[in-house]
Amino acid sequence: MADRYEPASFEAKWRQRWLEADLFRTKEKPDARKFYGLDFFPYPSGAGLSVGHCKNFVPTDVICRMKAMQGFNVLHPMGFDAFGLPAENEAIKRHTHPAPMIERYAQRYKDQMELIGISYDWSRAFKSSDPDYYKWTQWIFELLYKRGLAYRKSASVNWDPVEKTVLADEEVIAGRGERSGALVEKKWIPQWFFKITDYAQRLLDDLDTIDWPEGIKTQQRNWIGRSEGVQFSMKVVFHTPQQAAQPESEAKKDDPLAELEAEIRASGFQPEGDMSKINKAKEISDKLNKHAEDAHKFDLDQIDGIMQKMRGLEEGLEVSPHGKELSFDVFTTRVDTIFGMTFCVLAPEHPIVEKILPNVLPDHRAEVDKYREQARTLSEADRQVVNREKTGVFTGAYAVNPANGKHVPIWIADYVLATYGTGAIMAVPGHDQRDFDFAVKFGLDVVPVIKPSADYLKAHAQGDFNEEREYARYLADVKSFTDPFDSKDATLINSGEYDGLTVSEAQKGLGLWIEGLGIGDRKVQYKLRDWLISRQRYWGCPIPIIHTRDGEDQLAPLDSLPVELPWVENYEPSGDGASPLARITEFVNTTDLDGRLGQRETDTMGGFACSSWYFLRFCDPHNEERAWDPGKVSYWMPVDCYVGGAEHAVMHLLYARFWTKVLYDAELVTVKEPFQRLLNQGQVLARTPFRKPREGEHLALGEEGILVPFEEAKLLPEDQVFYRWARMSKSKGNVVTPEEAVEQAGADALRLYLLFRAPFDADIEWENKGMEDLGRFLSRVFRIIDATKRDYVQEWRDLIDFESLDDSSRKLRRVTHQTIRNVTGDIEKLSLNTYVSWLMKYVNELNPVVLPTRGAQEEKTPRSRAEVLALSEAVDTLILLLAPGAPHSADELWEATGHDGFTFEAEWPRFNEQLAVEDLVTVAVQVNGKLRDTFEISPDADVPTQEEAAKACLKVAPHLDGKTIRRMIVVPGKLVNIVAN
RNA sequence: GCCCGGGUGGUGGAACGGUAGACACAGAGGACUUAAAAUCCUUUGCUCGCAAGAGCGUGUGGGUUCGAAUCCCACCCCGGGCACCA
Repeated sequence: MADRYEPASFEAKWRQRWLEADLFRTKEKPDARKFYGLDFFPYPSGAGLSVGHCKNFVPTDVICRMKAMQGFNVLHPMGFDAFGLPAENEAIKRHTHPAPMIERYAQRYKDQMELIGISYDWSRAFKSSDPDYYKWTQWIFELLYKRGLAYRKSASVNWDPVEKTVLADEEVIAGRGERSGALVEKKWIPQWFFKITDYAQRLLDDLDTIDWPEGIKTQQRNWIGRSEGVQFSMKVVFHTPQQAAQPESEAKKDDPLAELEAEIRASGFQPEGDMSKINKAKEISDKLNKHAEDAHKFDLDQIDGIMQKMRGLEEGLEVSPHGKELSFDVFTTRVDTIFGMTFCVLAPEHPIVEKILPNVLPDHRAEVDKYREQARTLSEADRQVVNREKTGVFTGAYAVNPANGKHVPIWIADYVLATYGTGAIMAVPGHDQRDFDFAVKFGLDVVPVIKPSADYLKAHAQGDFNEEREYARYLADVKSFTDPFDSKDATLINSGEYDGLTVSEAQKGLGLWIEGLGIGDRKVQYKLRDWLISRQRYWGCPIPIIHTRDGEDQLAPLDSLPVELPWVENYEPSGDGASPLARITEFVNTTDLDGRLGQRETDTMGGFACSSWYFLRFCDPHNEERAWDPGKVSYWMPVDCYVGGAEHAVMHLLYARFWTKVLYDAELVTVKEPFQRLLNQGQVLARTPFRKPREGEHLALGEEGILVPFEEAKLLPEDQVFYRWARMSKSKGNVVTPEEAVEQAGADALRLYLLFRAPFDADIEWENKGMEDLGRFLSRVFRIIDATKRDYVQEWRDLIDFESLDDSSRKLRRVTHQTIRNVTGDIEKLSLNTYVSWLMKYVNELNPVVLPTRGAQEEKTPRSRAEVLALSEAVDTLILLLAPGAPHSADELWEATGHDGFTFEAEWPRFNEQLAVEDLVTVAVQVNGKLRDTFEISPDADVPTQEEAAKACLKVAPHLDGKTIRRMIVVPGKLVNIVAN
C-alpha cells in the first residue's frame, strides 16, 4: 500500500470490483428499515455531465452509503427523462432520430456517474421513452381520465413559435418559452388538460407536512395563489342616448321595492311565508330568467309588465331593447371597499361584452370593437410589460353597485385578466393602485372609503403637517395624493351604515349581507390553472385516446397499451398546430373498443407527465403485470431524501405531488406526498471570460460584456477581458467534465472537493486547484494508516473493552467517538462540508500520535496495549467514516488493513457516549458579558464550585475593582457571567 | 412593486441566545534538502503596545437580554422567484 493518495493506481480497480460484486443492487433484507435516496430524473443531454451535475449526485451518494453501512435497505436508483422537447430538438439539429441518440447519451451519463463512484442500482434503470415504462404513463392517463381529471377543451394557449408546440403556464417565463426564449403567442386550439385545480387546496395544505426548503414551499404557495373573498353579481343597465350625454344621475332615494311589491301582489302571485321584498323580487326575476318553465304559471304579460316596471324604477334608464336582464360576476378580496366602487372593468375577452354591445351607442360599439381587436393581437409578453401604461375603453353601459344603488360605468381594459377570477372586477381606485392609475388616466371618480393613517397623510402632506387639514384635503381631492391609501388596518368612511367598522369587521358584515341578498357568496380563488399537457410534437408519450367518427372520445383499450410511438424518419413539427403524428395514417386510423372506426389523438404528452411518477416505478421497475406492486411502493415510499436544483419548484415538484395525491385517492399508493425531504443543491460556477463590447456592439439589459472562448480571451489585450463566475454550460465553453477532473485529481478528490468547498446548498466557485487540496488530505490519511501498519490489531473490537485505558488511549478513544458523533450527525443533516472538516480535524489529532517528529522516531517508547488497541480502533473508524465521501480510498485502505470485502458492507461505527465525554471542560468567565478569562474544571462540578472558580480567576479581579457583584449567571460547564456595577 | 434566501478575516466558510472566526486556502517564519518540489512544524481578524495587556470587531442604525452573528423593528446592498391574480 502506498503512503499517499495515488488515485490512478487503485480507483478504477475498485469500481470494477464493485461492478463484479453487483455491490449496489438494492437489498430487501427483512426487518431492516428502509431509506430511499433519489436524485432528480435527468435528461441525458448530448453535452454529457459536467462537474456541476456531480454536485447533485455526490451528496445523495454520501447519505445513501452511510445508510447502507448503518444496515438500512437502501433504494438509490437512477434513470433517464428521455422523452420531451430537448431530446427532439437536439435530434433534429443533428439530423438523427431521438431514439438511438438518447440511448447513446444515456450510456455516456451512466459511464460518467460510474466514473465518480456513485452507488446507483443500475439494475433498476429505465428511460421514460421505454415502451415498458410509458405503457404505464398511459395507464395513469386513463386513470385520470376516468376520474374526470383529464379533459380536452379549446383554449387560448401559449404557443411557442420556435418549439412549434404549446407550452404549460409553468413553462412560460416572462412571456417567453422557457427553453427557446421565444415570445409566446396566443393560439386557440383544442388541448388536453389535467385538472390540477381540483387539488389546489390539498396541494397547499400538505406543504405543511413535508420537510422542504421554505423558499420552494413559498414558491408553490404563491403559484397556487389562494385568496379568499366575495364573488357577487352586478346588474348591467343602459342609459338612453340623451341621458348618457348628461352627467351621471343619482340613484333614486325612495324605496323602489315597495312599489314593486304592490305590483307583485296585484299580479296575483302569492309569495309563501314572510319573504323579504328583496327575495320576492329576486324570485320573480329568477323565474323569468332561469326557470322559464315555471313562468307559465303566471300571466306572462303581467309579469313582463312588472319587469318593465322594475327596470323603469331605475331612474333615467331605459329597458334594453332585448328586454333581457344582463349581469356579470365580480370577485374581490376587499368587499369592505365596495362603497368605493366607482367603475367596473371587464377583461376584453369577457363573454358578456358581446351582449352589452348591441345595446350601446354605435360610437362606443366601434371603440370597444377596436380595443378588443388590439387586445387580441397583443402578445402575451407585450401585455405583461412591467408598469405598462393602462389602456381601456368605456362600453357605454353601467353596472349597479349593490351596496348603494349607484350606477357605475363599465369599462374594458386588459389589466383585468380573463383567466383569473371572473374576468371582471369592481374597481375601487381609492384603495387599489391599479384602479387608481386607471381612474387618474381616464378621469374617473375616486371615492375614499377607508380612513387614511396619519403616516399616509404625512407622507403626502404639502407644507407643514396638520393632520385634520390634510384629511380634509384628502377627502376633497384624493387624486392629488398620487397613490391610493392601502391598509387593512383602519376604519371605514363613506360607507353608510358600515362607517366606523374596521376593515375586517366590514369584510365579515358585507360578506354576510351579500350572501343574504342572494347575489353572491364568499369564495376562494386560486391562481393555479389546469395543467396543459398536449404537445404538438413527435418525441413524447402518445395520449391513449381515440376520437370516434361521431365525435366521441374513447380511451384506448387497456389491453392495447402501450399505444406505441411509431418509428418515422420525418418527425419534424409542422408548425400549423397539428402534431407530426397526424401525418402518419397507419397510426391515426384505428378502431375503438366497440369496433367503430376512429382516429387516434395525435398530440403527445409533455415531458413532465413522464417524470410525475418515475419514483414509483423505481420501487418495482420490471413489473410487466402492473405499474407497480402496491406492497413494494408502500414499503419504499415516500422518498426520504430527494435532491435536485431549485429550478423545478413549480413544475415537476408540483405535478408529481398532484399525481401522487390522485393515486392516493385511487388507493394505489399509501402516501399523500411523494418526497418527504427535499434539498436543493447549489450550482458550480466557473470562471468565464467576457470582453468589453466593441464600437457598434450593444449589450442586452443586464449584460456586462460579450462571452468569448478561453482561447480568444488569451489573445485579447488584458484591458479588454474580464472574468465572471457563471454557471457551467457547453455554450459558455467553461465546462469541466468529470473525466477531466478524475484524470487530474482523482475521483475521491473530486468528490471531497464538491462536498467541502461550500455548504451543500450554496454555489461553488470552481477551481481545479481546489481538488488537489483534498487530494493532499487523502494523502495524509494514507500516511497515517501506513504508519500504523506495524501496531495495528484487526481484532481490537474483541479486546478493547478488557483493557484499562491509560491517558493516551483514553484521549484517542475520546477523539474517535466525538468524531463518530459529529460525522454521523452532519451526514444526516447533509451538512457535508463540515463532515469533511471533522475528518480533517480527526486526522490532525491522529497525526502527532501516529507520526512522531523526525529524529525522535528511534527512541519512541513502545505503545501500551491500550494505546495499540485505541489506535487500531481509530484506524478502522477513520476508514469507515471516510467511506461515504471517498469510497475508493476507503476500500483500498480497508483491504490494506487486512479486511475482506467492501466498506459499503461494513458496519458504520457506533458512537459511545461515555467515551466521548471530556475529563475537563473549559469554562469562560465573563464580567458584564465580556470575556475576561477561562478556567478548566471537571464537567460535573456543581454551580457554587464554578462560581468560586470564576471569582478566583486572576484576570477577572481588575474588572471587578470598585464594583459590587450583583448576580452570577452560570451555564454549567460552559460559562460564568459575573454581573457587577 | 411583492415574496423568499443571503451579507462573518486577504479568500471559501464554522458557530443549540453562551469563549466569533472550527476546517481549509492564501500569507509569514522555520525544519529537511546542494537546490527545488513534496512533506512537516510554528504563526496569522483589525488597531495600539517591546511586552503583559487593552480597545474594536459578524452590512447600517435602534431594541430585547446578564449575554446577540443568532431574536425583534427600520434601512442599505447582493442573489433568486413572481409579476396588472382584483
